[in-house]
Amino acid sequence: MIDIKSYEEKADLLKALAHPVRLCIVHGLMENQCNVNKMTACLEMPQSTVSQQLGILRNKGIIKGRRQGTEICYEVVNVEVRQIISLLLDNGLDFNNKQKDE
Amino acid sequence: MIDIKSYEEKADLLKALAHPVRLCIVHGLMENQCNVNKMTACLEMPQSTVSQQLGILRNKGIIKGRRQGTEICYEVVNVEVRQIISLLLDNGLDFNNKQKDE
DNA sequence: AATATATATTGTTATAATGTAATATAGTGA
DNA sequence: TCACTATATTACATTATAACAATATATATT
Repeated sequence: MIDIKSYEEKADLLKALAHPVRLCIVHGLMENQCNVNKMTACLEMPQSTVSQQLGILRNKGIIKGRRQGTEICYEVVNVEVRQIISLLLDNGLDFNNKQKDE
Repeated sequence: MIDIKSYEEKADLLKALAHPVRLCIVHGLMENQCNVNKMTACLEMPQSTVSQQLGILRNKGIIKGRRQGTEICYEVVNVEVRQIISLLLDNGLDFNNKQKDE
């Protein structure tokens, strides 16, 4: 028989990525962006919407935020996700596929 | 400004994969399975449900079916998808990442 | 043509995801 | 403490997805 559990787990991860705004956020975070305000401005949508999408990514363990004074700085912490994103959006190259360690 | 179009396109592809049964079907098709009946038996769910999921994968250009008599033989035809699947489910190795050419 | 098998489509109902306004919380500085 | 900025959470209406039974279609066999 089939191990449906692991498929559920992976499908769940993909589901979190399977949204244009979330994909854009993750891609952006893999390059340079950092705080939510910039994303909001860049995406031209209400702050609550962006924050909600960040929440989804956070809950799935895809990104992690670190408070810096009043702002929160996000980064992508899931390796599989980094790989998928660079496979999908960076033309197959994967220069970003390592964790930041600061 | 951001090119939201390409994010929508990729998100759409991921959405099609972001479902345990569809993920399982695609993974299975990358290895050896072929016709819908076997999948149905293997997945232990109604034929119409499996067929519906196949329809979704077909519409997104992820799989393609070839009639062989009364059966239809499916294969994975999208390269990005093959890469994502093997990244996600085959422990990072990617021996299957080539098109069949028969 | 009649029947059987494999697959697809439709109709319906239940559940989940989306977007947004309104509101809440946490840190900063006067 | 009060106001200010950045971010999160809630509530809710709208739309999309899921699952499945019933039905339709396509090919094969007799």
